[in-house]
Amino acid sequence: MQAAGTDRPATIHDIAAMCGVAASTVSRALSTPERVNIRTRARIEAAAAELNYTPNSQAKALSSGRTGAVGVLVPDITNPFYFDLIRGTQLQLKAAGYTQLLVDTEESDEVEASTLEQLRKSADGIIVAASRLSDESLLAAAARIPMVTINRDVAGVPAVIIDTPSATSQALDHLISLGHSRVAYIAGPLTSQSSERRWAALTEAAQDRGVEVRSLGPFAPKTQSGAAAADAAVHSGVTACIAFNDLIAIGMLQRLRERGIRVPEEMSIVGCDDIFGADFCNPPLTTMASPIEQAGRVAVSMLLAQLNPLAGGGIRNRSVMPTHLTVRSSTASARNS
Amino acid sequence: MQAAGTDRPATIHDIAAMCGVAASTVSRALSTPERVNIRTRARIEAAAAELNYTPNSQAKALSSGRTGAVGVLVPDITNPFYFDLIRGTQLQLKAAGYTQLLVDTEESDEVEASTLEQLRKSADGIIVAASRLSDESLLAAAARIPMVTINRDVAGVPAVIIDTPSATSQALDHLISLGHSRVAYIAGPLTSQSSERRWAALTEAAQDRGVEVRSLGPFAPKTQSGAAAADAAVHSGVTACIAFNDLIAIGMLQRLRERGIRVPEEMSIVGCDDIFGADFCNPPLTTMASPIEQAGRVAVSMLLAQLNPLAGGGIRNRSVMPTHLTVRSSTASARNS
DNA sequence: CGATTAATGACAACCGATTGCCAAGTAGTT
DNA sequence: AACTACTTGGCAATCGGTTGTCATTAATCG
Repeated sequence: MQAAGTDRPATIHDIAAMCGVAASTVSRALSTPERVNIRTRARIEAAAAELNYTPNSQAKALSSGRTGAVGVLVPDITNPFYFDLIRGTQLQLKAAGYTQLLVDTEESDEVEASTLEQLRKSADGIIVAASRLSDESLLAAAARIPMVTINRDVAGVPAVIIDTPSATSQALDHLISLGHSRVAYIAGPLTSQSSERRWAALTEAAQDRGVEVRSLGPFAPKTQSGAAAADAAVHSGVTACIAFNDLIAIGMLQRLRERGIRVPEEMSIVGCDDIFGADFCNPPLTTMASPIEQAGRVAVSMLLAQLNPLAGGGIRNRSVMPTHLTVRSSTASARNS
Repeated sequence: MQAAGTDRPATIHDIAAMCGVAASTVSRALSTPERVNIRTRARIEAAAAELNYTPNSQAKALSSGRTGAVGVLVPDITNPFYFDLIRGTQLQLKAAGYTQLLVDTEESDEVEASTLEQLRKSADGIIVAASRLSDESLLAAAARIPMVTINRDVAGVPAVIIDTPSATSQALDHLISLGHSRVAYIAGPLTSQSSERRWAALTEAAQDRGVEVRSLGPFAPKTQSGAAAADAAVHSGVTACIAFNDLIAIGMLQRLRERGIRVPEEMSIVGCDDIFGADFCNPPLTTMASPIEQAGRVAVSMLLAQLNPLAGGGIRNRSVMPTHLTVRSSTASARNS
């Protein structure tokens, strides 16, 4: 049964007319119930239910200054790494009554910057994954709107860091224990801080252990780049590779298979992120597994803590997510040569 | 160099004050340029540029009734099938100056219905992929807000249909040509119209060709369901399976490997959608490839045609995307038994 | 050169909510 | 009974735009 009347969504004015009170009373009854007589409130709530009232979020945003939306920026929606991240943010945001505005910044700093500017008015806060912006730009943006970054460490900007660097040295130890002594790091984009941090951790660990590592690349974080990466690795004479991420690693697997180079017998491959597909590619990929969905949730929690400072605990401005090595079948003993 | 002044975003009033004109003139200069003196317009545009003005989308939405946003509803964000779809809609929407509101309806008709109701005020139109709602609910919703469905055929609601049914009979022919005569269809969710339509196409084709097909399931469209599906298929004695989608098919591959049943020698598997991963799983999956990203773009075009009826061509209310079989290594001749 | 018409821009109402302010009403206190 | 203190709810301004109405000015034409 629908109430008779127009098809247009009900407003507080409709409710007010129905109950014979002022619109402001309706607004109060719904947002600050304790400031309105309990019987009046009951009448208003009944009328609201009957009219199937839902507040107009635009109007609410305009008058209150809060939009109830949070922007989530990722460099590439089709990268499976972000699947779980997005799901994590989506679930947590919905639970808190926020709407997620998802934007693909196409790995471009310009798109990212203009999106940031636009979102400044239409979102209450922003979560930026794997930002391609400079530290200065990011810091400036964070000063204008509450922000949490993921995998981007800039002083003064709250961040969730997935601790792949420490897993990187685990991966190196794993390879060393298998007898490898010449290892390549397949680098990601130059603008990626994650790639930089991993390489730094790797060179340091290599020095400690007395093995040789070299960096190849940079390569775009896509499976298609895997072919070039594989060729470069073979040419460089290493027996094992640690790839910037699973996409590249999977691409390498495909290329090596095409070239008849057996994995792991002739070349060991370690990926990063444990994305969808890492467990069923051929061979299944040894990789550094990250709690990605959880990272998304934590980022949302940190952002909401900024938005509603009253509610409970203090603001954490840095959260490090542990990462561990998951060994599958793409790594094995170095061949005797 | 930033203009001196407050940190608050500039409004048309700031521009008006700067140029010594009324706010409405500024509004007209920016939205109906031909109704304003060209010199005044130039001054206003210069001022807007200098103040780094961006219109407040909330205010715009409130007064004009248009939000500039389009809702995109998918049942499961982490299903790779939707990533290409989402990318297609995102690109096309951005090109047209719209914002995408992405919502994961969690395969739930209730979440879908309430999202639809909420979006009615905060979006100009909606794209619903693989709806779980009843025909009636969908039709009622479409009467309230411009809508395009994807893979859901309801009279009166514009739709983009990915023509997997016809590919299904191609797949059956492929299997028949390999000598298979006992084939199972691994069904998707009961509420999925796609699954229903594929099964209908399959039974019809089977009858024409005089082979036996049976339906197993329903199974949830996730890799985890593949184990149960694989066991059911083995138990039923078929030599080939056509799966509802690639996720299930990949899950089956994994399970069959665990059980030591060789694919394709002992069991042939055909997937559907050609998602990320179908080409590098083990063995690479024979599957029905769909132009998913294109489907997303087409859906957006159809929706925009509804929103702006003036611009050019008439409104198509149904668009069928062709699909074809991509043969890889998960299908082969039936073993002699 | 005067009149008709079109171009231009200012004013103000409006979209649907929030919120500060104040008046009316109620209860409790002495 | 008078007074204070608190509760309740209405009025009106406000957010930042859009848009209808109308007066003014400029251009075109006879």
